[in-house]
Amino acid sequence: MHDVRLSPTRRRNTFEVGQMTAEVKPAALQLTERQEARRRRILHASARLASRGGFDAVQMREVAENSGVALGTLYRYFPSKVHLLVATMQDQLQHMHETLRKRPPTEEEPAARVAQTLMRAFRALQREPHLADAMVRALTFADRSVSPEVDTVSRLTTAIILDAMGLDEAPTAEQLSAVRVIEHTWHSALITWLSGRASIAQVKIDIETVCRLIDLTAPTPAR
Amino acid sequence: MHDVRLSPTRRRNTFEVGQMTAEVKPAALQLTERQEARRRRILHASARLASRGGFDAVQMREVAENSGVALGTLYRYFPSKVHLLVATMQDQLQHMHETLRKRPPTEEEPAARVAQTLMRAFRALQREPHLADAMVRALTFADRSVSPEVDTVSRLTTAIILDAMGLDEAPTAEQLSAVRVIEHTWHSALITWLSGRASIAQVKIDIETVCRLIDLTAPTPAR
DNA sequence: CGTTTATCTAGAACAAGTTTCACTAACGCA
DNA sequence: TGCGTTAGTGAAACTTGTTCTAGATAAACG
Repeated sequence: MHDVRLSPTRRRNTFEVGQMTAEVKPAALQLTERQEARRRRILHASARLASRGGFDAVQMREVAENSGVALGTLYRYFPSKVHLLVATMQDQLQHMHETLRKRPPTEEEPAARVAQTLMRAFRALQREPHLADAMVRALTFADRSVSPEVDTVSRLTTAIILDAMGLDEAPTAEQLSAVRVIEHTWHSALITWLSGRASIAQVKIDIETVCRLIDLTAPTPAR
Repeated sequence: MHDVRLSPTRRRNTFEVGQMTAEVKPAALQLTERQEARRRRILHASARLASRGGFDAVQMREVAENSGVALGTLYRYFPSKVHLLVATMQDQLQHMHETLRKRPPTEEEPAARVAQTLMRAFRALQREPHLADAMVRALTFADRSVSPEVDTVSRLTTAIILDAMGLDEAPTAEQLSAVRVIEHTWHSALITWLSGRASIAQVKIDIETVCRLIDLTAPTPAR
């Protein structure tokens, strides 16, 4: 009788990443092996369809079919298309973060390091523009019901940027604000690029421009 | 036989604002009076429904009904829900621009002036959070087919910010880039606020932070 | 005016996200 | 191992954006 879905409430995904201090795996509320595999198949199918034709190409029936799962099951794992795509983004970001860790930016100044890192990420997205489209559109279209998941993505992004800054000490409040603004610019610039309203060069300029905020908020002005 | 819609191609709205150097009215490709009235009724219904329940509450059938127009006609005027909402936003922005013009910011420094103006706009949006939700979500969800319309909104926003800066001369390329970044931050910060992931205070801080870029790019450093 | 053509209307039809239901399979546990 | 519970399946139903069609109106034009 209890139809306690995997997720507590309708439209509220369970696969919380929880705290998130840095790497942390999905950790999904103890799933059996088969369930973990299902979840993985679903995310894989989602990413594959997305890289074909972007947001519209990710059709729930097809995701279900391609991952060998019933439609109802898909919805039990991801209570909406947006949830699914945001989770897909979490997944991709995790990869990206690990990759970036292995080859940290070469620049000296924090601002330049962040800009370099974001441009690297941007080039990665350029290789899969459709996938980028699906993920970013889902992210910005997400409503309150997806807040926890979107927040996780945001924390991951913040972690990537803070990593790139290569700080010795904990960031100041001012720096955190600058990082938030950089994230805003990053998302919004991506959107203008994806919808063909800004060129790659323009995105580059905007990223470099916003990164100057980091110099502005350096904790040790007499560096 | 010719089914030349009001809009040239499917999903490409005709009601171009054209050049847009500042105020310019919709100018809509010569519409008869009745048509202009219809268009206005539609936009009105759209805004009304939006301010009730946001993006989801704007249902095309209801918009059609509430504005006394057939569904097919609605689609002839606005080839998609997103087109409709973006047009609604154009409309609202126009009002906003005029209002702001009448009471220009009181601050001295350009950065402070822009921040003040944006906070004013933000307070206006807070009075109609659902409407804000509908418009902003539509704006960021818009795909390439809506580019021209979204671009118009962007130009309007840019005009508002440049106005607020109160420059004596034409803006430099650097300043324009800063303005773009401010716009990015503005949109993205709004989204985080609308989806409950950031407080009003946080949005304020982010806006103030990003506005510091204006000082940074002042054309006359020895002011 | 009368005719030709472009708009509008009403309503059915279609597409894809989401929900529901009746049933079966897998799991957890005593 | 057997049983009660939770998860998964398949298929239909429902919702809302979008498209299509046939006929009624209004505009344009001679």
